[in-house]
Amino acid sequence: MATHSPLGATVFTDGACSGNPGPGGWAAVVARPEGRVHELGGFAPQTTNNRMEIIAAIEALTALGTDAGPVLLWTDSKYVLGAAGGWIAGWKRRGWRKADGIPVLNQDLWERLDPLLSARIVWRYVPGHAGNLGNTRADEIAVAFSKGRPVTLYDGPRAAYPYLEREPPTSGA
Amino acid sequence: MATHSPLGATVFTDGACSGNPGPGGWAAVVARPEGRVHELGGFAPQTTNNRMEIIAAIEALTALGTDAGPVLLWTDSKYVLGAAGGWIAGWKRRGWRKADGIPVLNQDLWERLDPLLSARIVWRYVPGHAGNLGNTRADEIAVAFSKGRPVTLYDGPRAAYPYLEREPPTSGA
RNA sequence: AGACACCUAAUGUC
DNA sequence: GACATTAGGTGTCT
Repeated sequence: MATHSPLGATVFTDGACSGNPGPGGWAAVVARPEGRVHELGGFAPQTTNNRMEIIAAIEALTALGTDAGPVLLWTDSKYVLGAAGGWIAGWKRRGWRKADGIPVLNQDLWERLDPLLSARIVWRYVPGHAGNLGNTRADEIAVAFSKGRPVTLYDGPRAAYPYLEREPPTSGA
Repeated sequence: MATHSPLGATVFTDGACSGNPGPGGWAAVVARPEGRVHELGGFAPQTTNNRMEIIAAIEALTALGTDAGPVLLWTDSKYVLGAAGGWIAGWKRRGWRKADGIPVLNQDLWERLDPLLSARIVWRYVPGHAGNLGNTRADEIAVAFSKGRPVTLYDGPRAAYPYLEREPPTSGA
């Protein structure tokens, strides 16, 4: 299965956090079906790795817009994947409590992600640090933001973008 | 209150189970009043965490012998603690049924533990994974057995044994 | 409803 | 080698 769907958008997201908790960064590589790619990123002075992973997904989907076509979103966070894949629905049913009755963490972010969810988004796992180009590039941007290092965010034609040619090594659940 | 009684034996027991149910291990650190310490451990290919916790206590008390002096037995299992502390007596009275009438589980093990019980044994709770040395060492041995990893079981003088000097951080019910 | 224990998985770091 | 961020579950009793 290809890294991107020719009829929809392809997205790679990642989060980073020096120290965890500590200063964090998030990143998204967004390839639109019209043939343009742009990279997004951001910083938070005090956060957690998981919050950065969630924000990366929120920002990517927000940038694409709710009325966009199909989206193939790759992340290495089983936390985000599980939430999007059904946990959020269960948490809402239980009043934002986990299975053990303790309140879910990061509810504020899940309530921002929830209205962005839809069947047109296909959520896919990509293993971190396994050589996948899109994930590696997103990691690079997120880490740069988390450390206050400069990064140049690409915004241009897909034909000239070097991080979307290969497939992820695996695509487990 | 000290981790050991100078006039009796001190024991730390623990159980582990990869997967739960799955392959399990049990362990006991037995410090005899004569000044020797020996470590015990064992494996079961398919079991539960609670069965391993019970077996650890059975094996420790069996090794000490029924005619030994006072025993201070530390465990992190409220299940074992409750059973030894009176549940077994109630179950026997009710024909090995719980309060709701459903048969008690692990009856085979409780019937092995029952004849080892006596007033000379003081059962004490030690919280798991809270830094207590004896509990941590028992955990290490039990996990090693459960995963088939090699462990060297100590058998020697107490003066040279490094896992019995400090007190448990708490000793609630 | 409560309690203790045993895990499973991914990521982020040091 | 260690720890933190987060979720899912089973084993068992009161």
